[in-house]
Amino acid sequence: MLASAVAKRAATAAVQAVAAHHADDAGELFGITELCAEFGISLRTIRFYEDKGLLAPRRVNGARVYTRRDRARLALILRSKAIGAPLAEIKRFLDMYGDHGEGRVQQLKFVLNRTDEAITQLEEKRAHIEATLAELRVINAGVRKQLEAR
Amino acid sequence: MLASAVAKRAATAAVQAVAAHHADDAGELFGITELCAEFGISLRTIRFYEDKGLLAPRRVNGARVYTRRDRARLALILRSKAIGAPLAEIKRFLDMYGDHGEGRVQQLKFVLNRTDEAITQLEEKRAHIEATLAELRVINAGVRKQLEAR
DNA sequence: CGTCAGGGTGACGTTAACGTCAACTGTGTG
DNA sequence: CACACAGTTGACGTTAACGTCACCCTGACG
Repeated sequence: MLASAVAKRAATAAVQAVAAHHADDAGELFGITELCAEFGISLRTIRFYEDKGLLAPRRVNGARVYTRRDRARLALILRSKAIGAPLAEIKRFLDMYGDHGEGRVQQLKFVLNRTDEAITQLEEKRAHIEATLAELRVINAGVRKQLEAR
Repeated sequence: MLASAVAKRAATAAVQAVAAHHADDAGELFGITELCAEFGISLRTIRFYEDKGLLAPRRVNGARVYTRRDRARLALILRSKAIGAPLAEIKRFLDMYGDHGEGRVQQLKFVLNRTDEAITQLEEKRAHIEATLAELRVINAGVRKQLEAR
C-alpha cells in the first residue's frame, strides 16, 4: 500500500532527525544571519530563543557560532511552534532529544514518561485536527453542490 | 477495516456539528455561567470572545442568553484554540460555518476558497504533528531499549 | 587612521489573550 | 423594603513572543 511506504519514509526521516541531534559538533558551522536566512526568521527571534534557553551556541569573540546540532535544534523549535506549542513546552521537548544515550535509570524513566505524555497529547491534537478537517470538508462539499446547481 | 468505520463516525459527527450550527434558535437556552461550567472556561473569557466578535448572544435585561447555536459556536472556538489557532483566524473559521445555505455565487465562491485554504493548512499542520510523533516514537523506543538492556 | 558593515546588549514598545478589581444593576427572598 | 446574589461594564494588570531603537564593539578595507 502507498500509506505504508509514506510511513516508512517518515520513520526514516525521524531516525535521521534524532540522530542529527546527537551528531558531534565537528562539521560545518553557521553564523546567525545564515541561520536566519535559511529559516526565514529575524535576528531578534533567534537571540530571544537563546535568552529563553532553547539554544546555546558557542561564542567566538562574543559572536554566536552555531553547529549542525544547534541548527537541528532550531529546526525542531520552529516545527514545534508550527504545531502551536508555547516556547516553554518546546524547551521540555528539546530536553527529550538530549541525552538518553547515557544516563541513570532514573533519568531514562523520566524521559520515557515525558515522551509518553507528549505522544498522547499530540495524538489528541491530531484528533482535533481530524475532526475540524471533517467538518470543513462537509462545508466545502455543500457549497460546491450549491454552486453546481446554480 | 476498522479505520473506515472510524472515519465514517467522524464524518457523521462532522455533518451533525455543521447542522447544529444552522439549527433554529428555538430550543434550550443557556446562561453564561452554565456554558462556563460546561466548557471549563471563565466568565471573563466568554465575554472576551464576545468583544472580539466570536459570539453574539441575545440579551435579556442586559444579561446574556445563549442558544444551542451559540453553544455550538463556542465549542468550535475552543476546539480551534486546542489546535493552536489564534482568535483572529478562528473568527474567519466561524464565518465559514455561517450562511452558505443562501447567498450569491460570489459569496459561495469566497467560502469555497477559504475552506480550501483552511483544509490545506490543517493538512500541513497534521503533517508536522505526524513528523514530530514519529521522532518522539523513535526516542521512546530507544530509551525503552536502554532500560531493558539495563 | 577613519569608517563602515556586521554583530552584541539593554531598554522599551506591542499584540494577543486573558485575569483582576471596583462599581453598578436587575432579581428573587425573607 | 433591605439585602444577598448573579450578572454587567470599564479600567487596569499580566504573560508570551517578539519588534524596534539606541548605543557599543570589532575586524576589514581604502
